[in-house]
Amino acid sequence: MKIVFMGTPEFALTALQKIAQKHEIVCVYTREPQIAGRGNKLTKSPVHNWAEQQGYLVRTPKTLRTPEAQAEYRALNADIAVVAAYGLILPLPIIEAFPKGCINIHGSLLPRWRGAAPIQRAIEAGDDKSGITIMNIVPALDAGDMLLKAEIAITSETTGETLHDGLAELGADLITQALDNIDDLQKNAVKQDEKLVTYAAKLDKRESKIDFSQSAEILERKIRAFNPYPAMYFEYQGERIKVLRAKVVDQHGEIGEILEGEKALIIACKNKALSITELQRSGKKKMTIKEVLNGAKFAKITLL
RNA sequence: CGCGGGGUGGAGCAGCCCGGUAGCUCGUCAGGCUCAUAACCUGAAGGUCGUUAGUUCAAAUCUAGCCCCCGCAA
Repeated sequence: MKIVFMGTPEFALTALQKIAQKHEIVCVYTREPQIAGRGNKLTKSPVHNWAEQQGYLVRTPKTLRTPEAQAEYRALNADIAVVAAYGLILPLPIIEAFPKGCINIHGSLLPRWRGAAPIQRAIEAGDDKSGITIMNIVPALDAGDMLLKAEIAITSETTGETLHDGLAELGADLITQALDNIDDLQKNAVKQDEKLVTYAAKLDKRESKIDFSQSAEILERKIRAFNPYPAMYFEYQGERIKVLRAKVVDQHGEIGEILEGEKALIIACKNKALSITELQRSGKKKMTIKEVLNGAKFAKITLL
């Protein structure tokens, strides 16, 4: 099939690479290069870099609302469009441009976790499973009919990173399956049960500061969900320390109090306490707590 | 030229400001103690101190350039 692919981050790239093995990619749409990173350099998206290297036609329009952009899009005469974490709103003329429609790879088991950050929110909420849903794009946010679904388990070891990577692989598999059977799947498309809808709010850096007045269990999940990005952190003597992994331990103290700072790093929360097992100090790489404590100890102060 | 931290035996750090014997916590190896151990004791191996040039009698330490890693902001 002739496919237009629309996506931007790593998650989308995994799918694109898999699709490209079996189908003709007539054009890749991705977000325009952004000022980003150290040195504020103009940076192309992962999808952009790879697509360009493969010699695909790449387009980075600022918007798809203009008649020109839509005409240019329609002129590609593709069979179908595949969208994965693209980052632009698709107006109706775009959605309806090609005969087999416009389908999306979404990182949750819809209707649960519509929206921007389904992967992290599932872990944060304590869900025991996540997954991929292939669905039709409609003008409303992640509300289209569902074509195909697959689950993946969330365990006590699952982090935002591992789930993201797992879902990227799963999504790539599922989208190729969907493309193979697109006509049948469209006939049997399933509506989402509106009663079960939840929304995955965008990640906000302000929520990544650890609030020790929350319960240790909730914080432990947030730590896992936000690892590696945006990463939960606390301030210790003016330094920002990211917490990448922790476990709940049955110890108690004043909220934010460092109960142990030499043989382990244990900080009291609302109910129990968190034993930090992996962290990253500013300017340093990720380290296990053992590595950190080989070179430094924590004073038994109380964190805010 | 966005702001900032860092590169020292396998790991994490100190030493650098006030140049002159390479230190600490761990790991590894050997031996000892112990019913036993991630515990304890003894000993050992292992480092051209990121790189290049300069200053100096002498540079991990001072000066200049380069390479690499990371945090913040976007």
